[in-house]
Amino acid sequence: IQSDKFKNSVHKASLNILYTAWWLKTITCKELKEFGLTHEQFNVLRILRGKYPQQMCVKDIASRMIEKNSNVPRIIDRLETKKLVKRTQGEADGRQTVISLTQAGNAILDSTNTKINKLMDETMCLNNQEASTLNSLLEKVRVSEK
Amino acid sequence: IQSDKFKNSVHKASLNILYTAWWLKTITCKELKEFGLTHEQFNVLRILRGKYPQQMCVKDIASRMIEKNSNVPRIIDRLETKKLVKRTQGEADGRQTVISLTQAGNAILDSTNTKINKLMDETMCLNNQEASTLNSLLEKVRVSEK
DNA sequence: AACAAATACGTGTATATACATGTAATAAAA
DNA sequence: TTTTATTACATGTATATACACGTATTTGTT
Repeated sequence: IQSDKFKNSVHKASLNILYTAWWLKTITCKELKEFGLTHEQFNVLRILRGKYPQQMCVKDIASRMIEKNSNVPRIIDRLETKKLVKRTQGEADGRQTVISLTQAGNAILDSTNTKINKLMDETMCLNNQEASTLNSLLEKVRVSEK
Repeated sequence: IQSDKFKNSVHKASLNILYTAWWLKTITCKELKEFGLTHEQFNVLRILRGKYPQQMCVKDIASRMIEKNSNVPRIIDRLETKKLVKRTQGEADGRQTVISLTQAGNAILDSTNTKINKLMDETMCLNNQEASTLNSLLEKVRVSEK
């Protein structure tokens, strides 16, 4: 990213956001690897945890994914194979598939979550003030969203 | 991203960066689609343009990609199929594959580049001051890089 | 009640990422 | 000079993204 001659700092910012996101994803994936999880699998587990012990259907999970085009059923396939989540046919609505964390899923989340949170705290050298500024600037970038 | 209760604004910032990057990528891809280009294909073309008419080898291109794990040979495969770039065996170093933009590649870059730059200017409502602040905050996020 | 539309998932395809490995060419060392 | 290590690229695999489409269930309308 140490390239130069950007037409202006706004164009540079867009590349900077993309590159920083890639970098954050990469260091996170490195930590997750020892648990055999991908970034998106971790993301789904974390979303499930947010509602635990309440269950969620696929649609609910999908709406909370960072990358909105994620193919949630397929990610759940891998998690189910590893027995970290369980699929159940919805009772109220037969079209829904209800996903619930297994004991193993909960256990792996305990270890990974603290590890990732610690990584973020140690890596991102921002105080709360700076982080807030960053957040509002990013929201300004997406001001035309939807 | 209108979720709440982040442990602190630093954790929120990391999700915010990931989400904003996804969003920028998505709106860009939408524009590129009418040209039959993916984000990464466009990225390679733009990197080639930066040196044009000088040629670049695969390694040089790879080192400038935003996502450093991009499989550049494979992306060049697609671009070559569309006759937007040409592969030549390196002369000085026989291991190198030298990539050069074709006329068609240059032409498609003319249209796409202006279109994407315009999109960025219209979409990202930041003045230069704000963009600079954003850039330095993002660089601070990556302060531990390498 | 019967039909039409919408919804929730699942599946399929092309491309990309992340990473391991293979191959040919070059450079370095014995 | 022969061997060894390194470099530059290509290829292979598992997973993910982006998107189209199929199927079953539910809801809304007539």
